[in-house]
Amino acid sequence: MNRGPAAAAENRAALIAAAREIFAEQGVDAPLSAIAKRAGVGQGSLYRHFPTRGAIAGAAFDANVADIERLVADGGTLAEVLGMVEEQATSSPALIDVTLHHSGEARAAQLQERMMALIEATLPAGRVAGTVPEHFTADDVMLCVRLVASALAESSLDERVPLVRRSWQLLGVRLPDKAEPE
Amino acid sequence: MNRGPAAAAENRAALIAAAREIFAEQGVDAPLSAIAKRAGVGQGSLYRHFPTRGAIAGAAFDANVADIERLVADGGTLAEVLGMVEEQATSSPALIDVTLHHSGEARAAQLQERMMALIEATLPAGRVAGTVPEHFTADDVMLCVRLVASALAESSLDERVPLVRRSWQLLGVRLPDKAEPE
Amino acid sequence: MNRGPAAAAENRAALIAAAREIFAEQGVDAPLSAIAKRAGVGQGSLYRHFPTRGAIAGAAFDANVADIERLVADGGTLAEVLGMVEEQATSSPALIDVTLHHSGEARAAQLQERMMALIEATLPAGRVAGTVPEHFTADDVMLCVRLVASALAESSLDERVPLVRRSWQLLGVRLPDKAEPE
Amino acid sequence: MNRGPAAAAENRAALIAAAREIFAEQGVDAPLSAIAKRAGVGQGSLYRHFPTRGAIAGAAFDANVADIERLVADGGTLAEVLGMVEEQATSSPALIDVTLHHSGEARAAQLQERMMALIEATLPAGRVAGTVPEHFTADDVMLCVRLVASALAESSLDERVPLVRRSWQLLGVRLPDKAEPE
DNA sequence: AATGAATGAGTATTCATTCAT
DNA sequence: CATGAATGAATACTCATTCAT
Repeated sequence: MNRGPAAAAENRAALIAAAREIFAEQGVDAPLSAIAKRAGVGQGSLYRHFPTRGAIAGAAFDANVADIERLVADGGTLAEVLGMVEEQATSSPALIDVTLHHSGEARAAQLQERMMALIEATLPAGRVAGTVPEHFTADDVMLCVRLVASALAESSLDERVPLVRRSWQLLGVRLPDKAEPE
Repeated sequence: MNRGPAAAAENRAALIAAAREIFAEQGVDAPLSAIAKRAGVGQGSLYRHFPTRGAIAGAAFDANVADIERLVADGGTLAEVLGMVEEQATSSPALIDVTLHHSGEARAAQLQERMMALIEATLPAGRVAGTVPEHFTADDVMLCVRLVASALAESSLDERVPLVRRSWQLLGVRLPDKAEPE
Repeated sequence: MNRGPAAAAENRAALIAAAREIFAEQGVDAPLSAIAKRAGVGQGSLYRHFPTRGAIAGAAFDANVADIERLVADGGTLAEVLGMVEEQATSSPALIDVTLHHSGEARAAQLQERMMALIEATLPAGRVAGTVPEHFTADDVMLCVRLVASALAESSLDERVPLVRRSWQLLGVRLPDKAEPE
Repeated sequence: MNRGPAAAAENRAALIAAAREIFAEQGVDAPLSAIAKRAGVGQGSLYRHFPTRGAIAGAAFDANVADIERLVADGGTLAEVLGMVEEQATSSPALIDVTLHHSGEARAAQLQERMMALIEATLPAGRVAGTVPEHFTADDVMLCVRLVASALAESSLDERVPLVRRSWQLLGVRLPDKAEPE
């Protein structure tokens, strides 16, 4: 990374990617310096781009949401959306924690809204497909997501699969098995 | 009561009480020194009684479970058990985190077993009363508890009441309203 | 250990034995509490008997010297005396450190005098036997002891044997091989 | 010179200088904070430069060896080398301890090798000059150094001069008197 | 006289944040 | 703008010493 505005954008991206990795690997309390080092960037640059822990966490989470947005833009179904959330929550449970605990209300609210939009976009077809019961509102689906994601965040590695499977059942959500549908 | 074995027991109790407060107020990462100070004992005594953060957290959580055990021993219903869990999770969400993340597997497993016993004891009557659906197993109830408790732990203060209310609904759990029965 | 003056003597002995073990195992900076625990005695008792670290260290070293005194009383030769010193220094190098650094001048001087007496007692025969050169004074022998003991104290485990062997050579001291003479 | 890479080198040097002083004054167990304070840098900087006690001790000892290397490079004799060792050991006996006990094997071995090289470089002329007996190997000289240095490290201030003088004699080493040769 | 819990000062260590270059 | 060293407050943890029982 050298100088100039082009480099600035590159650094930003590198930092976000690094943050996703580091938070996944080391958890909520990972030292910010680890992120800078992983990104191959000075401490100062991390601070310039993201003045608080919440800011970098939010940006990392942002990338998660963006992934789902891309999925939906490509025609993904509600089931696939929920599946991806599940995957994200499983592989990096800390991210939820960091984002919720450190990014300001505003930021959290904004991320939540984007998720809501995605749910709303896929919900009608999802109802028809039987992914969720007919009477579920978007808020309900969002709540399901939160319940499952939070539980995943606090579960040990080996109990995650059964936990998530049964949780969906109790909540009336029907996802196809993990085995990629042919 | 400053020295001697009599004081030891008192100090232990004071430390546990302090830990419950401090973890509730300051969260998972509260400085252990704060617990010692709140309990009115020296740092060394905290370490003598509870050599690790997990140990004191486990003991504090223990007290939570003990409260529920007392409730059940006094004839509490499943609905009341769930209500108390909800209350504990709301007032001290951090405790779940600390216990899960710091007390060893063994400890966590043992606490979980005690909860299971309480659920099993109250489940039959709970089914009859309509607190939970007929087909719910004790494992299912336990899972409901975990889902709600985890979500509470990661929610902001003002969204907790609606969150928990709707969660129970989605999970098919029916609790009486919080308003104390006249 | 119960009470009364008989117990007091027992405790004292147990503490000294424990100190020899602990200093040997854990080195100079071993926590005094470890000695009390090993001796099966309360912290307070350790303090009653030995008010300072130097006091307990001195007493432990005392036991070392006493062992040699017993050896000489039983007709031990200078070579045997030096061999026992070597053995003590090898198995518990820390003791020298602790004693020298913590016991007061007076104590150290007194221990040194007792060693001198032992050397003087065995020196004449030692000269004849060729253990040390004819012209060695007791002071010289004492110095040899100090040189070798100090070096042992600061050597790593596996270099001790060659170190001590060659040291004696350079110093003109001739000890029989370790293999017990039949 | 407060920040930047230029200051880094200065700070490093200041830390090493401070460490030499502090270890000399306060011994092996001197608080690392004292070194930082003496060097006029923050605690963090000490840790950045030297992550362990052994690292800073090794660096300090390193400086000792470097002094001798400079001496040899300037044509110093074996006698002068031994004299400088004696001086270093006398003025800062702790350094030997710290280095041996805390710097890893590798480090210690490397320092020892450098000393060996210096001895080997000056030994032939030293033999001719009568500083050491003809038959002494470099290993022998090294051993003499260790014996004397260790003993100095564990001697009280006022016995050092006679101790070291007589030690050299017993070991067959002949150094000129301390009085600077005109 | 013995016990062992309580104390709290002392030290190591980490890391968010700043800032000279 | 980027860098990465410097900072120092915050925290964990240990252990010598005291003292009520």
